[in-house]
Amino acid sequence: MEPFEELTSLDKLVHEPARLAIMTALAACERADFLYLQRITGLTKGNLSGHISRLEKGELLTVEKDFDGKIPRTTLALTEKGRETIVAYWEQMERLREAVDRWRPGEAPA
Amino acid sequence: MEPFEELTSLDKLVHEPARLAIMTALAACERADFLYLQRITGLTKGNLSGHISRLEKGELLTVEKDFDGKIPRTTLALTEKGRETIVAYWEQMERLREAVDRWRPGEAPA
DNA sequence: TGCACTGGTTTGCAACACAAACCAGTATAC
DNA sequence: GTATACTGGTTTGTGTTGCAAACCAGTGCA
Repeated sequence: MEPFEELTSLDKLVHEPARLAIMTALAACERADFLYLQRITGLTKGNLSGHISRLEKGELLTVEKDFDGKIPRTTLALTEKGRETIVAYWEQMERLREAVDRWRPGEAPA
Repeated sequence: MEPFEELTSLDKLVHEPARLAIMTALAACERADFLYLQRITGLTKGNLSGHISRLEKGELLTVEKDFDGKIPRTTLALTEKGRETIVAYWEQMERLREAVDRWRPGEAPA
């Protein structure tokens, strides 16, 4: 498959910028709470909440709600599948970048 | 700015997989006709046409319609701005990948 | 005079990203 | 004790988007 065709078929669940930021941050943090994640990604609460729901539905992360004394706290962490997915994503991007650099037209381009 | 915040603010016009493929292919080809581009990206005609329109509106590529004998042909090429944009995009991704690898939490993450 | 092919564009629709509005609970002020 | 404001999120509304199917104009050929 041409590298360009692989680009068009990137996993959109992970590729979307906000979710890419969330997944990547969680890969670096192991676990993080909702508000910390909001700070480092710069997303609004509503936006972050929505993306978390989508990632949870895709089984890429888990949501754990508990209390720190009396204040509620939501802690996020990648699932095993989530970790594999985000690692694979970055490896794929790196691989594609190199493949594209090496690529030469196979048939008359114009 | 945290690298994650930079991820959330990626330029969506370029980041979208189909357009990323188109731009990246054109960066490698200099110029290409519509159908060649369709083959190497695997996009449907309608889809490709739509994305080309958006990129043209964003002044990232030019559309040139001429005839090869009697058959019409549409030739695409990046503008100077387009070339700078796609090169910058891949550099930014590479830079972010490295930044994320080096990143350590600044405040209590959870 | 049909029929199929080339080279695309337009249309219609479901999915999505986003922020504003909302909500429940807690601490603080008066 | 009762407003007020903050914390920690979720739900709702809406404009935008990605996508493929349908469409269209011109050409070859039988």
